Amino acid sequence: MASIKDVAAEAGVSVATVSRALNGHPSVSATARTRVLAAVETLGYRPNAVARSLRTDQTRTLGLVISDVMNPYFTELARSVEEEARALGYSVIIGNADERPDLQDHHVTTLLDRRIDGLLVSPTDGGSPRMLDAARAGTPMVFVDRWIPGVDVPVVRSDGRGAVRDLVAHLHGLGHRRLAIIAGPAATTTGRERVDAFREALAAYGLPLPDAYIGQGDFQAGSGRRVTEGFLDLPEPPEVVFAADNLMALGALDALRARGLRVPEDIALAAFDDIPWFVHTDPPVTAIAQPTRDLGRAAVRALVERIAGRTGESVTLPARLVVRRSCGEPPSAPHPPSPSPVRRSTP
Amino acid sequence: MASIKDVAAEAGVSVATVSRALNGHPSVSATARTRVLAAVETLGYRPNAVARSLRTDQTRTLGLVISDVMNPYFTELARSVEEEARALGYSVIIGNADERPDLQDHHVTTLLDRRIDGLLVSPTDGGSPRMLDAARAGTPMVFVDRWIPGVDVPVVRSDGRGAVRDLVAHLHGLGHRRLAIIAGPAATTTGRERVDAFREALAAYGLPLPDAYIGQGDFQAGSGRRVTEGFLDLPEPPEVVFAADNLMALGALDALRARGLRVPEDIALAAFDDIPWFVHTDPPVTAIAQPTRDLGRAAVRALVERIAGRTGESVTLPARLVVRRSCGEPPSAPHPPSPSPVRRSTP
DNA sequence: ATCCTTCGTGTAATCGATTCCACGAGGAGG
DNA sequence: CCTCCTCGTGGAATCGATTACACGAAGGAT
Repeated sequence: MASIKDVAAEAGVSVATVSRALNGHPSVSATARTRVLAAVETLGYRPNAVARSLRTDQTRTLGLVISDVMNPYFTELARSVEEEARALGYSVIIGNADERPDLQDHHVTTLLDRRIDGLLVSPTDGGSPRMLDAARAGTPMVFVDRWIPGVDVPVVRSDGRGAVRDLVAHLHGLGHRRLAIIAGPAATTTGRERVDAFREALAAYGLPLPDAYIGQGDFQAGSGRRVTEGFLDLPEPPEVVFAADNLMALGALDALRARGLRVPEDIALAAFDDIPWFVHTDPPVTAIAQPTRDLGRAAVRALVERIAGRTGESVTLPARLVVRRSCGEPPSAPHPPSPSPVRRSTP
Repeated sequence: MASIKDVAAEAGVSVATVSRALNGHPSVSATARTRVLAAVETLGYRPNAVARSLRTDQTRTLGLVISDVMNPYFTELARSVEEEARALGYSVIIGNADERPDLQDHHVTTLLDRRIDGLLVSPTDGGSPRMLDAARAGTPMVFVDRWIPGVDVPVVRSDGRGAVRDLVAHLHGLGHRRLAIIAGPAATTTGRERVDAFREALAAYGLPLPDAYIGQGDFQAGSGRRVTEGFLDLPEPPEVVFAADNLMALGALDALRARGLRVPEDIALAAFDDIPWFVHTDPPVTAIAQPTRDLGRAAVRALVERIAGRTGESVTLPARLVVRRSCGEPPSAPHPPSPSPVRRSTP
């Protein structure tokens, strides 16, 4: 593969001139520039990004460590991150942690070794030493979706509180009183927050959230199935199951079907994270939709700000409720979110 | 960030010794080795992969240019590719072409500039000059899923012919005679092959595949919707719609629902590419499942063979039919694929 | 005692770019 | 006519690793 030296020889100039011509440096004569361009053309020369990175100490690459690519929510997030990054002249390397801290750590290490310019993380756990060190050492970094409390890194995420309140209002209006949740891992912020938001929203109606109605899941379909079976085996099973992500909702649907239960007649189902498939499941699933594209975009922008040495602010975007049929009576019209209940602060 | 020089200074040895100690070179004394290791520890040193790549001329990175990440089939493929690559000590950089030739070309160029060791491509079109040049120039390369005829590159893919025959047998047994297909882009091999396989299978039953029953899609949900609407507007609409991928099947389902049609009572639906969600759609969708994980694995292995300078053989794995309810009468049992019709060569 | 290996180590070249510094030519100003 | 800038250019250092080559010490064989 042709190097800059070959181009210099072909054009009859020095490598310095070639470099300058190719990088739009002002002080290159028109003749030199055209000869360089011609040489580049005939040799099919492409600059070696590795060598350039070594010299300039920047790779124009962003790392994205994601909890689980197979989750459509994260797939879409990854896609929007790549899109925005490309628009800004960056490439992105995606690392899939599969909800495993060891894999997450592996990817963080690999990305850091490659000297990426910045790191976007949706942490699976409290954060490995390697990640925490990198954050402290000043590696430009932004958390997306999930974050680690107590670490000085901007967070780009969506706030589901309002939407969860709307959901509970919807559920309550439909007459449901015994509501259960399949929670995400307690090590993740989203795992905890969604349970808290649910509990608060229930409290506004004087409804309890007994421990038996909090199932411990891990954001994977299998756990949704297991937890749902546990709920059904209770002396008094819930009337509604709210899954804290779409994969666990899929698992719940599996379990319900296996028991021959009808949704929503026998039991209602709702999910956090909306995906195109929820329109076509039997029945269509009521879900809380995050502004995924906007999250990805905002995260990249914040990270690039950080890389440029500026602040890079945290961003919180609201999620919204999408009512379908899995909780009861079909929505009368393409209606706005049901009127919120009386809002009062946590008791 | 600490460099090898800092480590050498800290350990009181030369950089050569540090490098040797870290790379397991035999002729390093035990004392030198322990001092180096200690220095690495106290400095938190990590070798700079960029510098190493420049010197050794290998990045231990694979490029994967995929047609569309949002398609669950490709997401799974990407995942298995990354898994196998990691097991073999490689990282992978994924480029999402979104079925757009220009984006595909962008990613191929970027990856080549980064001097990846090998390239895995599922081409969106006939191949840009850049890609064809790279192939000719000897860049280790392997096609996955789709390929470009006439280019000397191994292909790892799955053969759907048998499964399509099984599908048509199933459909014929159910009494369906007017079968239509939503095809993929003619520029892709999978786009063409699936139509051919379908036509051949129909021919075995003496059934025609009129042009009106071949809708031109682009592997995206929107086109599935449009083509299906076209089918329904025909004077004699088909009894079965077979979508050549899962996204177009989703679009077809949209269109069917919008018209208030029941599946399979009013019209039957089948899809190429199986995904977990098909179990839970209304009704569950009969689909042709590819051995996606195995494809990803085989592709990486073939590519690594090529990188090592060995041949790297093409691999073709069979797909299989998964019968659900979208074509009529629920399967009686978890039964094996229905007995094949008389096999005869194309008329 | 001398010579030849073997072993451990260091010096320096190298990969392909970018960029500081120096230098010569040519034009403007005195 | 001389001096001083400006402009375009080239030489060479540099980024952080790997590795060919040289070299001195130690040990074995004769």
